[in-house]
Amino acid sequence: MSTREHLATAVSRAVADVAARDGLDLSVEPGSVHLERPARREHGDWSTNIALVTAKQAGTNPRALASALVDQLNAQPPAHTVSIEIAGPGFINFRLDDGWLHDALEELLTEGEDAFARPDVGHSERVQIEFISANPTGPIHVGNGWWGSYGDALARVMARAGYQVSREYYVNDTGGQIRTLGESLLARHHGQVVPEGGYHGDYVAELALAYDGPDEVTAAGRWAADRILDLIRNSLASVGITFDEWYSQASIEESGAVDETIALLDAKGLVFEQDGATWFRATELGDSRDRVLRKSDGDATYLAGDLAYHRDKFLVRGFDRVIDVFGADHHGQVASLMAGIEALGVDPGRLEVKLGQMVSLVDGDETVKMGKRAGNAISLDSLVADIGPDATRILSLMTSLDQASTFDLAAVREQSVENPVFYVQMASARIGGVGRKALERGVVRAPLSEVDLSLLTHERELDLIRCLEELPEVVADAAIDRAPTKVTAWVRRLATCFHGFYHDCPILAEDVDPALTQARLWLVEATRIGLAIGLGLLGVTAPEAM
RNA sequence: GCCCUCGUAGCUCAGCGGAUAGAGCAUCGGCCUCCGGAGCCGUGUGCGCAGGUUCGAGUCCUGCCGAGGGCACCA
Repeated sequence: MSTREHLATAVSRAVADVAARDGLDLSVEPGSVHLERPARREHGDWSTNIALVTAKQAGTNPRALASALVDQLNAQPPAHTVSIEIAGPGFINFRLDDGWLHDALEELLTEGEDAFARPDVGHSERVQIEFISANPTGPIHVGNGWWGSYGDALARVMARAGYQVSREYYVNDTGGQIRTLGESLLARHHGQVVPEGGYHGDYVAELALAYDGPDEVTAAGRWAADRILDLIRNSLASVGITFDEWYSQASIEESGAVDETIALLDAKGLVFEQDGATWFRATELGDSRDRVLRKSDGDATYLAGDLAYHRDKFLVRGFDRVIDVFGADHHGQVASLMAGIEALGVDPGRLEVKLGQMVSLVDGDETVKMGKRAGNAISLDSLVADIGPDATRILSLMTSLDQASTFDLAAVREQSVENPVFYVQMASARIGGVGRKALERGVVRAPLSEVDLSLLTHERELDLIRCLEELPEVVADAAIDRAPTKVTAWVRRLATCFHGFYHDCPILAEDVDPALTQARLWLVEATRIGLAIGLGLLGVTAPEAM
């Protein structure tokens, strides 16, 4: 059991005892009570706000309540307690001896890369994360890769935090864009000019050369879309983004699910005909206007397909929760989608829509906008060729999804210090270097049970352990908040702590006590494990040499 | 006009309702007989504005100002 859990148990017991003894109502709202590491070290190693949260309802003041709780805690102090103090408005601060850190390190090493930092906050909830879902009408651009990194890392984080995660790409392989793609392909194939509004890219010309199918627009469009989808798949795989499911919109339409979905809405009196089109009375459910489901030409709209698709996610495939990652330019869809699933009997709280803000890349003086319709949007492939897959991933996971941001490629490329991937990977390389040097000098790591970790008393060592000890909570928070950037921040903190340790604490030098060398080698191993887990969640490699 | 998202340091960005708001870059200045100096240490500035909720607000609510995006029988 971790120190955190020990403390939490002790606090709960003290609260129960005081509540019973004094007849106080000390019940709390879930999530309102925190047991956390104070921001300032002089406030101790751990702190809780429980007295602040419960004093009012108990009809007492926070400091008096804290005092009663501290007395109760002191009667049976948790392991490693040096002192328990009341501070500020009524925080209860725990000061512990360094042994709690040595315990934490041993626990990490015992659990290892696979078992450490697997907080079960998901309780096996089945979650589908849909992301990217770019139309297969052209190569994937940087914006898709950017938000794709978010979706992929979120999937990794949530999977580690105990969710059953399925990653899905919704393939829009039907409708007007595919017809347009087919027209463009056939035009090129016959050496004609690509029609107005068609796709002009070189990839269309290349595909046209290879095309040997029928002279029919939809068939040609589907054929081209399949080929382009392969390109997209490869581009995404190059930055470590993979999917469990590539779900075809055409398959939904052909299955009759769209008609069924419209019929379901109709049965609830939410459908009407006007101007030859079929409409969804979305305003009944909070949307700003009613929406067309079936156009007067008989085709289903994107919304109709999307509602059928989400009905499939929730009611056919039975996901407990669905997370859709869209670009901010699609936020206009959200209200209709929410209204639609609610009309279909799905609690809208089960659908989370994450909107990625626009991200701009600047290359020196040149601005490269990543918007979909910008003609100068650079492809994901060219960015990866430029700065590499690891830098692409970590840069895209440095900023939160809902923060519009700008990155300077020239800075990333020319001044490597601007690029955090070097800083973090150097820690990894140094760890590899320690291993190689140890081998060279014939130093072998002794079994953990024979090593005295309590020799680690240098402030740099303790800071490093403190950082490592946080990882399970970082993973939990990142999963709960749907914020993989928290893992990025942690990995950078860990690298900072490791570089500091490495700088001040020689591991293999001649004048280091062999027992201390052993303890430090295990601390290095713990750091390797932490980095491997953290970088793994981000989809960034942890090289042993650079 | 209506809707959504966002305004944090000179720049690029972090920040779970908690105690004195953090990093990197940039500025200036230290540290290489030492396991990778792509490193380490020091140096000072800030929550758009105004109210509200709260023991406590950068964080939640309202209004205003500013930026981006959206308001199709396109996807």
